[in-house]
Amino acid sequence: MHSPFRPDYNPLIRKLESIFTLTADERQALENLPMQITVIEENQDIVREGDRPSRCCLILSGFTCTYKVTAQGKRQIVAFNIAGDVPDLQSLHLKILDNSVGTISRCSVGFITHEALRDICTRYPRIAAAFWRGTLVDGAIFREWMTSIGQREAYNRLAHLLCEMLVRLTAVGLVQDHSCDLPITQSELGDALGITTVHVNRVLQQLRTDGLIELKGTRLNIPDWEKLKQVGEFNPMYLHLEDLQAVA
Amino acid sequence: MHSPFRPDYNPLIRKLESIFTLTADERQALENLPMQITVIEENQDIVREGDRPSRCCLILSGFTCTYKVTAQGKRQIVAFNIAGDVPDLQSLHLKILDNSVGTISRCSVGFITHEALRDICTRYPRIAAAFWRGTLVDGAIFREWMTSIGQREAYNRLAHLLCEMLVRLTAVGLVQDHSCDLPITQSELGDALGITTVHVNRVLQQLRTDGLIELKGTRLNIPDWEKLKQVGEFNPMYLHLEDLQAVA
DNA sequence: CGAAATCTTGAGTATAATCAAAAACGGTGG
DNA sequence: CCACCGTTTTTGATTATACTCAAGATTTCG
Repeated sequence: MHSPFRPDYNPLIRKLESIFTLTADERQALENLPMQITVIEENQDIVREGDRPSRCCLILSGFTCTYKVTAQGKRQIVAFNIAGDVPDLQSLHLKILDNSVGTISRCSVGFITHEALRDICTRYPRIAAAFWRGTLVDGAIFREWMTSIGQREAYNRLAHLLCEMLVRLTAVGLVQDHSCDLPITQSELGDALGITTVHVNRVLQQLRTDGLIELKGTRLNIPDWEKLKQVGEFNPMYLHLEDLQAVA
Repeated sequence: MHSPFRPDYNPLIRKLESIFTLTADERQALENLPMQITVIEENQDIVREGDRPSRCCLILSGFTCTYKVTAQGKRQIVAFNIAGDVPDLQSLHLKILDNSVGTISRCSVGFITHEALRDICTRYPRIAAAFWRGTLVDGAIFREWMTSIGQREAYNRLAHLLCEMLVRLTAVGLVQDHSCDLPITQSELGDALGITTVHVNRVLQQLRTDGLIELKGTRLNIPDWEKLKQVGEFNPMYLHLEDLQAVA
């Protein structure tokens, strides 16, 4: 579908194209967006709470998480970030970061200066609107997670999270035959769901014995997507994907 | 401080003025922003999940909440909205609403068409940026709530929420002498905190006997602000208020 | 192969849920 | 002003989901 001559196709452009058709000018501006590309090993912080960044990070490959740590030292993962995400885009308008972003797996990350982002937003209002839209979708995902953590039991909560990851990974082309790479440890799942590692383990086993998932190492397979969606009470509407039927 | 000749001072203008100094033009445009003002009784939905609104609502007075309902019929309140908030501003960029907004108390609400909002955003980029910023702060509050629900125990969680409400109400001038009107029922607090009404009641009593709060009817008083902040592990940084020392 | 990280299992405990009902409150109307 | 109604708050007893602590098994990777 995308040009086979661009193996390192910029996932940001892909994401914007899923929202609206880019003009040649817009596309050119995005391709010329200066970006410092870096590989970061797993379990490294990219930015930390309290930072005053002068650039944003675009995830090109790998998994990162957005998290906060309470005064008591407990970690809440508030988002998993995948290719095409800009987890700290908010720093463009909010000086001080109120959360950290760290890698879960080895990642390729592109750093884009605020200056370059402001420039492209000024010159291309539709791109600015798409960025704004992206942060609003992030907010929608936060609301859904909050609902899951506050109101669903661990079993359904975990099913819901797996549904979401599968749909989002599908949208960026990282799912084949209901299977994907999911390099997230049970400890990280626990920090995202607000339950302990031990409990994640028990609930995962229940999902496995119920035939809803197969998870070995970092490989996730979904043998019964309909059932998983049902258990997770999953309605992908909140992801605000334009091309929903293609992924869910 | 504000002109005594404008008793119904628009809280949106007040909010934007707390972020940056409005030019005469910007101020004029905001004052001329066409707005249909309506009074809505308590416990009424303003917008519902699934709606495709063509306008946004600005809370002029009273309390509303943003909420979602799970397939099992459980409600998660993901935000309390007060004067100056535009709880459905996201509908400007996301066609379908993924949450409902309902009144908690009787409210005065101003409806502003998307058209009018788009127009003012196009003509005044700083106002557009301020709106974007506002939705980003909402996201920051979602993250903090998620952290609270996922990682803090009910006692600290409730203290944290009360701290946040007090600071936000202070920022819009609704707190005097550590006291404010808080017309939120224990049932609503429970739906926001992810605990049952019964448990809210027991935890509230603990906070009372510990001398951290006084809450009778809709009147909240904070006799020991420092202690409440400590128990709630409250750091107002995530609210991204420009004038923090004035309120916290 | 060996060390570190991750996953798994078990037993006992605690925070919070559930169920049920009584008390208090707020507003209304006679 | 008081009786009455629905709502909200409070209390008690029991139960359950999930936590803690601890240790063993498995996997990963150098």
